[in-house]
Amino acid sequence: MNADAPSRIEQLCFERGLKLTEQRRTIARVLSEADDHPDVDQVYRRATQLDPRISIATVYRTVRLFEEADILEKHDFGDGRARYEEVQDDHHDHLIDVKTGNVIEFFNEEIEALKKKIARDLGYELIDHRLELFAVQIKSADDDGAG
Amino acid sequence: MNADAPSRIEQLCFERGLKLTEQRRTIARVLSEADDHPDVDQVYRRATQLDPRISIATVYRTVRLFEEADILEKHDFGDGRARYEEVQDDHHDHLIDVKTGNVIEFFNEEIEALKKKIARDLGYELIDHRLELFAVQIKSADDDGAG
DNA sequence: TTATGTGCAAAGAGTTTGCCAGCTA
DNA sequence: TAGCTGGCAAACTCTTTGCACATAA
Repeated sequence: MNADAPSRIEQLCFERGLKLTEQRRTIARVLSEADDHPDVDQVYRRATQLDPRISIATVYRTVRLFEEADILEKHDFGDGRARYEEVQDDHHDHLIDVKTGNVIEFFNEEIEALKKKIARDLGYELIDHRLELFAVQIKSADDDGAG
Repeated sequence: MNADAPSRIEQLCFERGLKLTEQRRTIARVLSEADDHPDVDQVYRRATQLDPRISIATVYRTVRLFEEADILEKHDFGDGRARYEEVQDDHHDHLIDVKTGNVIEFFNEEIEALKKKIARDLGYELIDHRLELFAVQIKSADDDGAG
């Protein structure tokens, strides 16, 4: 991870005209570097490791700001707290490994088309949707419960 | 609604060997009669109308008990509180009308098959899943925003 | 310089729980 | 009767917010 180059989220803040404070820069960096779906507390802990002068309130305020600026996507995987990930060009759904908590992203064209069709058949226009699969790994020769 | 005949949930409690107190009986009845997806507060209000001697804590404890006994299904439609419905034989997903909050149940064989296939292709066995469509009604000649 | 952002701690919403009285089986 | 259950209020978790001070642009 390059500590000097502006993260992608920092660039997006620029484009959206958001004031870039030290705290926001740090939080942006943390989120840009995350390849998981951290909750607020995880973001807070990662951010304070880089700069202890960040409060949990700021993390809450910043993720909300980023979410409203279409920089972050908020998820709810059913564990009672919000999880965040950087908005990506490609839409995807999630499969949650119920044993490890790992989250696998996937995309399936057929299912996307079906969602729209189902809504239309019910007389609705699809605005948003959520598909989460909760599953366990099928036992095989090489098992790794990696994070 | 028949005030004397035991509700379906009461019967299930019997089968599962759950002690049937007055409170549980009332809550069971409320839930059996609900054709929506009430949250705890709604269950509480409906129950206390039938019997004021029921506390919110008991409602929380009872819905959890029922959920663990596979009598109730817990849902999260993204509004921050848990919603409950009686477990039914047929699985279904939900379409949430984002304007009215109405919840429409639907079932689609294709999508069910696809969910399983996607999980299997990723090396997982599907345990549970959640599909929610958030949508708005398509404008047509006869509009009714009924609840 | 000045609107905006931040830290802190308190407040809020939803949910859980400890303790003792009360009720079911 | 014995042990589980329920009421009450306090506690807990996650999230938001008021206020005074700090800071980016």
